[in-house]
Amino acid sequence: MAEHSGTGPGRTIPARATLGSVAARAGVSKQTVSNVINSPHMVREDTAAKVLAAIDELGYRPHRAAQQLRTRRSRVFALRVQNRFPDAVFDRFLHALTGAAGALDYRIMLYTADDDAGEITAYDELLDRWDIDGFVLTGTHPGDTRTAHLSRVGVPCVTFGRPWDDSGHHPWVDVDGAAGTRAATEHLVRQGHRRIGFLGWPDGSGVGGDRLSGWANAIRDAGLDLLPPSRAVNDAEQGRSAAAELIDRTHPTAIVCASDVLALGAISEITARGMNVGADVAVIGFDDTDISAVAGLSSLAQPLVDVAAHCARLLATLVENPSDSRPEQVLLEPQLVIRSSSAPVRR
Amino acid sequence: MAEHSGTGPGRTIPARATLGSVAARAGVSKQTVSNVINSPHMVREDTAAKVLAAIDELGYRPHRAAQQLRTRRSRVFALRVQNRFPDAVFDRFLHALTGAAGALDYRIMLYTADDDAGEITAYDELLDRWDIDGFVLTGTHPGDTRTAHLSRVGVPCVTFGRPWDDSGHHPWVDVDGAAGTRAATEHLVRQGHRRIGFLGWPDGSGVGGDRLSGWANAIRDAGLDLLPPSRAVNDAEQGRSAAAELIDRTHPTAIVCASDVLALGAISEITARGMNVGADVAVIGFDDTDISAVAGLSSLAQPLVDVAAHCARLLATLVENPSDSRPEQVLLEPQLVIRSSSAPVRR
DNA sequence: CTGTTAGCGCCTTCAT
DNA sequence: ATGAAGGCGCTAACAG
Repeated sequence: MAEHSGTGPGRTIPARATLGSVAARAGVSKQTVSNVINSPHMVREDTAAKVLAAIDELGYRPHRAAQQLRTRRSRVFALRVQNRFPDAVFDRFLHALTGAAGALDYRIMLYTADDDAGEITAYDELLDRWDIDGFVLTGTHPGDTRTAHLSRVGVPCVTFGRPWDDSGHHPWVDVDGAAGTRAATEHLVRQGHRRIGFLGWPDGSGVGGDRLSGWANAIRDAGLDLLPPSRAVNDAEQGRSAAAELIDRTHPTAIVCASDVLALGAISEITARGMNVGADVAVIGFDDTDISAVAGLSSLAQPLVDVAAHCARLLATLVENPSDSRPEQVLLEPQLVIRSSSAPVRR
Repeated sequence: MAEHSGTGPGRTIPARATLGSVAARAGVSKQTVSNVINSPHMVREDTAAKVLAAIDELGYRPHRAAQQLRTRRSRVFALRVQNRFPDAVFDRFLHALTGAAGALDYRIMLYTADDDAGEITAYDELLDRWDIDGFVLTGTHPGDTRTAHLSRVGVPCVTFGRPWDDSGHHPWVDVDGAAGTRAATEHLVRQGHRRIGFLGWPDGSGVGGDRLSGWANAIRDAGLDLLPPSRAVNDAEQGRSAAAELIDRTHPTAIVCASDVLALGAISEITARGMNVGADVAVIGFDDTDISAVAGLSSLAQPLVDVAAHCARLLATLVENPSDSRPEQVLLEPQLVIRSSSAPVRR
């Protein structure tokens, strides 16, 4: 633990470099060093060079806590972790977000909450004690009060997910589920399918309605029969029952599903009936999770790296330009990944 | 943004409470307030009561950056996010860890790195600028240099995963993979199986060898034939080929797998041969991921909540008692979750 | 363009 | 048991 900066034997472990030590080394004042870092335009070139050299030699890095104490900015974004993120894409998003934020020199701090109310309580502590600069919110849903609360206290936030009721004006990034199911449906039409069903979630989830609508509109545009969809909660067993019901009722040759889990339920049912997935009944899932790779399931991949990059960028912009124009909103298209479950219709 | 603490109309929004404002309110000095919080034993009861009342009325919370600037402690643990955590249990671990750390008043901050070298570079910045109190490391592997580095700089760390070569003495928490595959094997033996194969990963992963050994020892203890195992990288297609090879070569009635993904590959192969999973060939996976729930796959659930709680506890202990006795090491048993893929042997 | 002064909120040291 | 002074490292405001 002992540090020494002298010229004793062995390697010299530099004591912590501070603004002051850099200033002394460069023969200028602390303020000038600070200016070189924070307002480089207002310092003469030769002075800057001297200072930068000193910074380099000493391996100086500004101390966050000191900066934060002075500026009330932490360069930290907070993100809630849930035990089960909708669509099981959380870990990939998290990785991308940490990277994207890091590229802008922000860090991600995590918190947990049991529900929206608990989350709002958490904000207070996070803001009061940690000076969190902004929040990345996921899992937006109808009746969501979180963004309204944050906007009331004047704290920047961005949501991964559209606001499903027009609660205020904050920037958001989302994946266009409708475009995804439309692409899936059009792909199936091109494969020769004419009876294309939809296996979705119960009403009221926003995301579910979005994904359903893309299928429905594509069916209408193609002039096909709009087979009444079947619905189940996001569980393979429930999905299997719902698929059974859908098949009995509408005899589809292809099924577009709201999620990979539901799709796997459909696959189980199709297989159990002695039919061939792909050849007899095509299936397309959503989210391109491990499940789809493993099951040969065609699916829609969310562009999570881009989502994360936009989230970080929008939030950083908001933090750094508090009175920026109107909030930007980004809608990205998922990409159809074709596997064996969506073969051409059997002739 | 404007705050006022007067008694004007409307709700009073308290300006930020500080040690000073609490002291004024309670009619004591700042130092006494600090003592009430940090050294309650050395302050008279009535004084403490007064101060606590003031803290409560003002909603005072110590400001982390100020504490940190003074104490060089951040109350933050850092954790690396990888895009693919081994065994796809990362998000559940993360949630549990955030909660467990929060209960001890620590927060989790994330960082990324491309490899071990990049991670070690990241340490420097994290320590220098953020005063990170400790690191939770995952994905330990043979030849891991990270813990040695941290121990050299004297920074507390705990690993989720054993050190696979005896690199130093740090606390760790791990799940006993051998106990898991042993439990799976013994369960199959009780079901009447006599030819129980193993589908594992290629050599050299530590975790893979651990899981294999539990199966092998259980087989020996039961006096059964030790069918030479088959191996594949953690991919369903590879797993399927390896399962085919295993079945052709050893004709097992049950297969213990190193992961759910491999198990799903085995299931595909069994199904494709027109055999029944469970009745003809039983299969047991590892990790109890979404895949197993969806596929009716018996599997071994890792006690991630306990793992996380121990990680947080060990790290906090290390931070708060720098010269504690020898590092504690915790090995937890996974729990066998029985589903339809491990039915009794067909008579 | 550069230097000086002051203070963010807290805790450590010393005095009372 | 309580209070006063000082400083952690940095930057805002002003002076030169």
